[in-house]
Amino acid sequence: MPKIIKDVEEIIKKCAVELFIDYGYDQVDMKIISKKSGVAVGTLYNYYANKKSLYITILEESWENTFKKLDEVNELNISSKEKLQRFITTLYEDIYKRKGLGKALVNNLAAALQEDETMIRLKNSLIFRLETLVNGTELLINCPNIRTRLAVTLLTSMAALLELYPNNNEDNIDFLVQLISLSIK
Amino acid sequence: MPKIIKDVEEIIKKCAVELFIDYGYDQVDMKIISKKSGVAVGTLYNYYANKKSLYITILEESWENTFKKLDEVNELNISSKEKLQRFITTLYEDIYKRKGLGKALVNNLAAALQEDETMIRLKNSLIFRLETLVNGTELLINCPNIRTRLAVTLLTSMAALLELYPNNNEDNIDFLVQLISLSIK
Amino acid sequence: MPKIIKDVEEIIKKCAVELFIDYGYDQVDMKIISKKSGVAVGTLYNYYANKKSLYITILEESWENTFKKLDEVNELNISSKEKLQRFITTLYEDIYKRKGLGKALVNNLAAALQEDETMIRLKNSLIFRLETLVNGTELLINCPNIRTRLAVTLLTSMAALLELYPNNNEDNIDFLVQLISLSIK
Amino acid sequence: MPKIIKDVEEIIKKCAVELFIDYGYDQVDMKIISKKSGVAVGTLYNYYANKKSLYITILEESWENTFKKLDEVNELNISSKEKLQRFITTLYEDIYKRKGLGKALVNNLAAALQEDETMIRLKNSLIFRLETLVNGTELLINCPNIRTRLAVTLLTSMAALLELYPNNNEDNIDFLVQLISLSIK
DNA sequence: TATGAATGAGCCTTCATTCAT
DNA sequence: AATGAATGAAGGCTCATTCAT
Repeated sequence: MPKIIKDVEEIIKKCAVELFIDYGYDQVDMKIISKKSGVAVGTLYNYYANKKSLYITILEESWENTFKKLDEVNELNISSKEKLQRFITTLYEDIYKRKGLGKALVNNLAAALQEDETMIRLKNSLIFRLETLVNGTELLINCPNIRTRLAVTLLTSMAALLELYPNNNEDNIDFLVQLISLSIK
Repeated sequence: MPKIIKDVEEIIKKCAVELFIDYGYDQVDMKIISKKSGVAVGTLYNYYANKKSLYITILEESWENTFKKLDEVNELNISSKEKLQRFITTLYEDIYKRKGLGKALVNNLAAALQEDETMIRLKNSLIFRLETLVNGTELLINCPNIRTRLAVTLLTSMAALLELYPNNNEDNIDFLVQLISLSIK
Repeated sequence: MPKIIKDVEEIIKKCAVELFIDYGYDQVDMKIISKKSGVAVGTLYNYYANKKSLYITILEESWENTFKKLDEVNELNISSKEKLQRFITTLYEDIYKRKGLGKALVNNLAAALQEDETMIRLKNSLIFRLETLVNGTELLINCPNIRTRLAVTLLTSMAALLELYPNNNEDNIDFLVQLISLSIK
Repeated sequence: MPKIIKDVEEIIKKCAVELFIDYGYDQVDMKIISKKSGVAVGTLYNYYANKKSLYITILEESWENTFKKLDEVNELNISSKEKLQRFITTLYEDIYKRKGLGKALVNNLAAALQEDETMIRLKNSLIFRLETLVNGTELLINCPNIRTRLAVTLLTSMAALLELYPNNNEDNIDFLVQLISLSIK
């Protein structure tokens, strides 16, 4: 029998995020989301056309939020060195919080999500922001599309370090900053 | 009717590798492997406890093979600069050939395989070899476990570039060599 | 917020009829009826116990309307030959207009509706009127319940021809008139 | 745990036929077929791609069988009057046995099956045979496609009478034979 | 030892119906 | 009286694994 739930959509998202973060797209089924959120399965489909759409929505919101933060950092009137530091820290922390959800974008985890338009757009959007980080600088690596390559390196490396040394955030960030710095004159 | 098959195990592996390379763990089912190999589904289970085990075995052999090549490069009596070049090229080419199978180790693709002991051991083994690459050198990045971190960066970056610019192998390799070189005094 | 709707029942029926005509019982769901009519789903249930009941009501009214027309034709003071022609034309046109709704009665389309009392009553009512068409005539077929059998033949044949040659209404009617005429002395 | 079943396909078909005959396409689900046949759901899908395919196969076999009988009658060296009698009787009896399955073809019952290629082919095939019944005769009804129209009339009328007077097979057949006879010079 | 049919839990999704507001 | 979000049973289909032959 129907009960009135406040902020269902928020509850669904909150629970689904946690599950997707912990277990990844494939391991999470709609029934578990329903159970965890206390919302009937059918209700999930009142808010999202299907499982994929729910996931993508969550992923999108999550990253758009990060993008906003990154853009704010980018517009700060600080030295480029400090900007680098802040930028990487901001990105790192958000990916850290999002675990699987963060990795899903950086690597291409679930087959069902590959080639999804929003995924691709998000990824490009992220790389674009990472590129701006080294825009206007002179680079010491000589190679076509060097800024994109550097951006991708930063990104994937970050995701990997996060997994490798999940308790050494500071060292991880430090490493990344130095790595990028080395390639800038 | 049972037929006697020579080198069943080899046949299974050969076919399964190709399938896993092309489609990834989740997209390949035991029936397809059976069909492609001409070996009955039940027979697959005579040689491998389950799908995961089959996959892991393949992954292992595939990487052990790469390890051997890398070790050979490592023992060559050449300049460290050239060694770096050869090492990265060798690794790159093997990951390139193995597509999904290569990425599976670098990133943690299939959820079902995460936390698998062999996966972890393999990954560590790979990182270990990458570490040797910069062993004996003085590094310009100051950070604990710097060699491991660099190794991981090289590895994940390689996998990402392979996907981003699948037709620019030379540029990709070039970039990676320069990137690592920059961090060495 | 509740809104006061005039003639809610009429609106519901009007919209539901159109939908049932176009898509048939199974293909129409309560949500679509709600959307098309601008009446909330819950409100539908204030007027009709369930989907089936809504459908049956519509079917009933629709056919009662046809019955009235047929009765009018029947009471006309015209030659029995012309009456036959008018009768068949009237029935044909109404079934034609109602598409799925018409066929639903003639054949037993939706499984959910079979053995429904009203359906059966309506069908009998329809057959009864068709029987009157040949009442008072002498028939050339010798068989028990011949008038009922002839009525049923006329009816189902009509529905079938309507589907087989949807653009040859005249020919269809012509055929049916001749068919029945042949069995009358 | 798998058990060895003999003639699974036959068992499946036999059970499915009975269910489809009694309850129709929509009312029968794969689980019920599984239960009735003692065959696991998954096994059903080893033999038929999906529910529709199972149904169509059954329908097809069932009707092809009838077609064979009808063709045999057609080739008999008997008077056309007797042929008519035998033909109608044969068809009637087969539809009688098949109840819902027979009607499914004559009328277009399940929405999911409409526009199915095999269904259409079968129906045309049936009508074609019915047309041959009056081929070579001179007809008293003047109308385009008269033979097809007559065939359809015979068919639908038969299905309807079968339902109306399920216990008066002889009378039903008698009626149909007379009906068709009347339209032949 | 090889076979492959049989298994059935599990997944996504639909939709008639209910009821708190 | 009107609302429409919430409900959850039900249905089609998949696929790793088992085991009688």
